[in-house]
Formats: sequence, C-alpha cells, structure tokens
Amino acid sequence: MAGNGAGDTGGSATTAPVRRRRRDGELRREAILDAGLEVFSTLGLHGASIDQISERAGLSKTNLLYYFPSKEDLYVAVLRRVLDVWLDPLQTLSAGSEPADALRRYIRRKVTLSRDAPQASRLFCLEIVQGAPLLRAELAGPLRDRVEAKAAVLRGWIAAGRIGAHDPHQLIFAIWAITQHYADFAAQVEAITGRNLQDPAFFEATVEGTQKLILASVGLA
Amino acid sequence: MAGNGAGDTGGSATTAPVRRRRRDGELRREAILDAGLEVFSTLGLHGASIDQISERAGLSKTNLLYYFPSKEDLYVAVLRRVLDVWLDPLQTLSAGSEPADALRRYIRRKVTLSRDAPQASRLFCLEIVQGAPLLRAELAGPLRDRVEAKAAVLRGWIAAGRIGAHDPHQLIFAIWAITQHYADFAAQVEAITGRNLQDPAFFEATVEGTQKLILASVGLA
DNA sequence: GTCTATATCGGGATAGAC
DNA sequence: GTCTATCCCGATATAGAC
Repeated sequence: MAGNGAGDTGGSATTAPVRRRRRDGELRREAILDAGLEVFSTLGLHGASIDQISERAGLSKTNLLYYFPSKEDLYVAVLRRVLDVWLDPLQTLSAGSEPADALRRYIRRKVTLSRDAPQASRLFCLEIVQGAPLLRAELAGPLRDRVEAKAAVLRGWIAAGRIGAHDPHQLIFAIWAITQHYADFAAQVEAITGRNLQDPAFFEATVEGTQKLILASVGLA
Repeated sequence: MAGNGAGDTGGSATTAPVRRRRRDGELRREAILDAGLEVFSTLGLHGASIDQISERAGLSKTNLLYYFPSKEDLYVAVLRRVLDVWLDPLQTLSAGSEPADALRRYIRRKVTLSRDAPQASRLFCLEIVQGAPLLRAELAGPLRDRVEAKAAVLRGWIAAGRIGAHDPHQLIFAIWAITQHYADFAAQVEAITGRNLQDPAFFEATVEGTQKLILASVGLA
C-alpha cells in the first residue's frame, strides 16, 4: 500500500523497472477498487465522493481520475468485480451431488460470503434495490441463465423423488434472502440480537439453522 | 394535485376559509411525503434532488422548502412514516392464536405489504444497508422490544410442543428476509422469473410457498 | 403561501507543469 | 504518473417581493 519507491529522480529512466511499474499500476487500481467498494457500499454512488475514496486509497483526487476517468466508471468497475464473486457460489449446486449435501454446502458458502464480504453483498443490494439501472443486462443475461441451470437441477431432484416438491425459484430466492440478510441487514440483526457473523458461535448457529430450515422445506429433515 | 384555487385576489381575507386552509396545508405535506418516498426509494437520500420531489408533488422547489426546512428533514420525516407501517404487522403473531394460523397470517400480511408498499420496503432497506445512521435508536429501542415480545411468543409455543424447536430470532429474520425480498429485490426477481407480485397468480404462489417453507421448518407441514 | 431572483458551496472533471 | 490550479455545474438554501 504505502512506501512506493522514491520515483527515480535521475534522468536516464526507462531502463529495467518498466515491468515493475506496470504491476504497480495494477496494484494501484486494486487499491482504488477496494476503497471504492468500502465507500460506495456505505454511502451509495451519489453519497460517496471521489475525495473520500482517493484518500482511503492513499492517493490524490486527480490521481484517481487518472486511473478511472469518472466516478461512474469507477463505480461500474467495482460493481463488475462484485458480480463475479456473487455469481460464483451457485456452482455448488451441481446435479451430481447428493441433494442434502449440495444444499448444505451452498448455504454454508453463502453465509460465509456474508461474513467475509459483507460490503460486496451490500453494494449489490443497494444497486438492486434501486432498480439495478447498471446491472439489468447482467441480471437478465448471465445471472438468469445460471439460475435456470440450477433450477433445472432442483427440478431433476424433485422429479426423481430425491427432494420434496417446491418451486425451484422460490427455493433459491429463499436461500439468497436468508443468507444475505445477515450481511445486508447486519445493522438490524445487531440491534436486535446484539451479535453478528464475526462471532463464531453466531455464525455456526446461522449456518446450521438455515440449513435445517431449507432442508425441512424440501422434506430432508 | 393540480387546480388549487386562484388564491383570493381580494383584500379583506381571513374570514371563514381559515380552517380549510389548514387542511390544505396538511394535504400538501402528505403529497410531499408521498413524492419523497417515491424519489428517495429509488435514488437514495443523496441521489434525490429537491427539484424532482417538488415537481412530482406538484409545487415549486422553494415552496417545498417552506414545508420542510431542508432535504434531510424531509428525508427523516419520510423515514419515520415508513417505520410505523413497518412495525405494525408483527402484532399478528399473538400468543392467543393457533401457531399455524398466526404464522400463515403474518406471512400473508408481509407479502401483501411487499406488493402494496414496495417503496416503503425499499427505502427502509436502503437505510438499513447503509448502516441505519438515522434509525439506530429506533432499531435498538422500539423494534427490538417488539421483536423480543414476539420471540417470547414463539418460545412459548416451542416449550408447549405446539411447534418444533427453532431459534425464534432466526425464524423471524427468515420470514422478513424472504417476504421483503420480493419487494427489495423485485428487479432481480423480475429479471429471473419475468414476474412480480402484481401478478395475482405469482402473488398467491409466493404467499403459499413461503407459508409452506416456514411451517415445514417448525414441523407444521 | 407562493413566487423570482440570487447567494453559496461542494464536488466532478480538465489543463498543464513537472 | 502525479501534482497544483482552476473551471464549472448542479443543487441546497435564503432573501425579499407579492
């Protein structure tokens, strides 16, 4: 983060460290994206200022604008990065697995994500709640396709009598809603219970409780 | 909305219509609060402008500021109004009821609210996700107390063996999360399923699916 | 209560030196 | 790539007439 080289005061530059410079630039971009996630996820696109983000990332406002031409550009870049993390865990629900195991693993994975990447979850939530102006395409395309694939897996399990009948979309939404609730509504959960997912016992209880709830709904517990 | 009286051009005013004027003022305030809910719930506090809100409410920017001294003041007023609607449905879970009936009614009520007052749900969501800076006190006080009361009801039912054992807080959070999901994440639900709660069949399927899921988790189905 | 200016300011974005 | 200085616009809020 800090401690960049003094920036060779000498003249005959462009010798060897060219390659390292490029990597520094990448790191800088990463730092900005990290800072953007933090600030955007608590203040929203309009509530956040470039100043805040640049300060947190350890550079100047103008310098940030060298890496990202506008605030909106940065915001979209942050969102895209979040979306990848977001779409990934669904893979856990694969047709080859034992239904109960697969569901249990998926739920644990989602709650773990709520614990370890709550800001990503919140930023995503903010965007969707506001109508997903910048994400509609991604939602209707890639996300929809992946969900349909997993819904098909669930339908297969139902048809084979391996789990009880339940609308696959509803089931997926329920898992999302419950697991993400502990990240997105953490302020409320904390106000009511006084605890959060950082507390290992609370984390484990949340995982197991959610697993039990979902499995029961498909007759596996 | 439109068509206010011409505004007595005469001089000897303040005769009879004084009382009606006060009621007009109240209506005006209501209209502003309504407009504020609409705009704030999609743009957020910082994304919304007084111009947009005043236009939607059918008056001028300056005029709006006559009724609410600042944007923040209006925002808080809107939020307070939402909170009341929000806290109300919990009453449905009363100790005297049959557990299955009470849970079913509560769930239907919540989904109905997601259908009829999605903007209120979204504004509340935005606020909580951002850490509830203006609501922390209300959450830790009134909301917490009401939730504790209802958690006690659930514990009573469990102790009496009328429903299966499940952490009361988890159960309440699950119901909130699932039912509000259809309002807060409507954009996502629509992108994936192509439907929303305005569709009567989808509404009914959502109510019944959620009832089934929750009841199953406490061994009542 | 409602309107027409207008003061004021934060903050996004650009120019250009280094 | 990074800095200083600056432009500029949108938006909140106020002043004061009607």
